[in-house]
Amino acid sequence: MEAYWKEDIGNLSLNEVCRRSGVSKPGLYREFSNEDGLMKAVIIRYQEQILNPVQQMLHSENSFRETLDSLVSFATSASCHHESPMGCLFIKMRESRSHLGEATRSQVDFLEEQALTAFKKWVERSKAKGEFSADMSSEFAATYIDAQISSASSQLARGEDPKIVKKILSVAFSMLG
Amino acid sequence: MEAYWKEDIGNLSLNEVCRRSGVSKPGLYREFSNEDGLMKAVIIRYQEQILNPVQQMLHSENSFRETLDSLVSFATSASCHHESPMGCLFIKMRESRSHLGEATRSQVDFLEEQALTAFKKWVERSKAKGEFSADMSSEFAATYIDAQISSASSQLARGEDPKIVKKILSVAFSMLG
DNA sequence: TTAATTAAATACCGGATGGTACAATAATGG
DNA sequence: CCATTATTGTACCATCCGGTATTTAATTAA
Repeated sequence: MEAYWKEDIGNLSLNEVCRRSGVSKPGLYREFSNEDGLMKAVIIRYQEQILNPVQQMLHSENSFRETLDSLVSFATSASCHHESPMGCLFIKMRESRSHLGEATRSQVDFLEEQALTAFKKWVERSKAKGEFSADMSSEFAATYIDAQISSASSQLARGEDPKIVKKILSVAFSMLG
Repeated sequence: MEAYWKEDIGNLSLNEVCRRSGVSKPGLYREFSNEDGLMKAVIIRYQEQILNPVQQMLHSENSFRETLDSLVSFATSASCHHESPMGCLFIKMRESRSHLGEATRSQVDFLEEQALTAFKKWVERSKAKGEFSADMSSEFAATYIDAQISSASSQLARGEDPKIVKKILSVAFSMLG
């Protein structure tokens, strides 16, 4: 997971994964069947460890602005948990669909749907509380938020200064609440 | 150029380029020396055909908002010129730095610098004319605009509906002028 | 018409890839 | 203590990669 996270996905071979993890190739195949199986297992693990906690943030009792700030901070500080990898593995996978296998791709698609509906419901609840003032459909707001977070992740992965990325997100979200 | 434009760059082999263009591999090597030379030639051609006209837009006499609208329309309608490829080849290359050779990479870096300073000067002139009201440095504004345009290009390349991408850009730029 | 020169394509190179057969090792049961 | 079973890693496969040597075809010169 860490390897796929910090390396360009299309440039990380199975051989290299084995080399780094100290696992033999047949061992890897016994466990995951093939490259697609490995990647699917990786994205599922990433979901459990990283994505689900974020989703839970969206269900907190805090105000829309507070939650949004948490989201922005999380997205731009990203992986203080593990040491170095920057950006979001899920978004990296989404950006390099063509390098993914069948199973991994459909898992990524599933996660994308899930994220969009989570954003949408969050916006809907915030609207009901009167904390979301922008004049746009909840559906579009979800798409907009997703687009901005994705963009931020790409920039981080490309090596941009997190401070600047955070400032960009702040501006992009300034008209929402 | 078209092949690199519409395909994932890291997934398009030299052999495939030869296959599609009907050119033999030694012929290609005689003309471009190696893959890096081909890609550099491609990005230079793209700059001449596509990027330079955009840069010129930034020097028009129109108002900031008008120019911004042109920019957004161009970025989201993209390549009505040629039939299908979506998104910006330059941005695709920037996003897959690790797949580029030395010469291509430095050419892409050069283009990025050039784009940022062009945006910055445009914002400065607009500020002088009183058409740019947002409270931010011209440098940051340039970074912000670049980030949004890049994001839009990625979304288009990923197959998003251009209408929605355009709407996202409109919202993201709504607080600038 | 034939010889010399230039162009282009076939066929090949070493290396890396995703994926596997098989031999060697470790763990078990009697 | 040995025979059987399960596990592991070495060595290998076909395929494709970027890049090139060599042969074939086309052009020119005489």
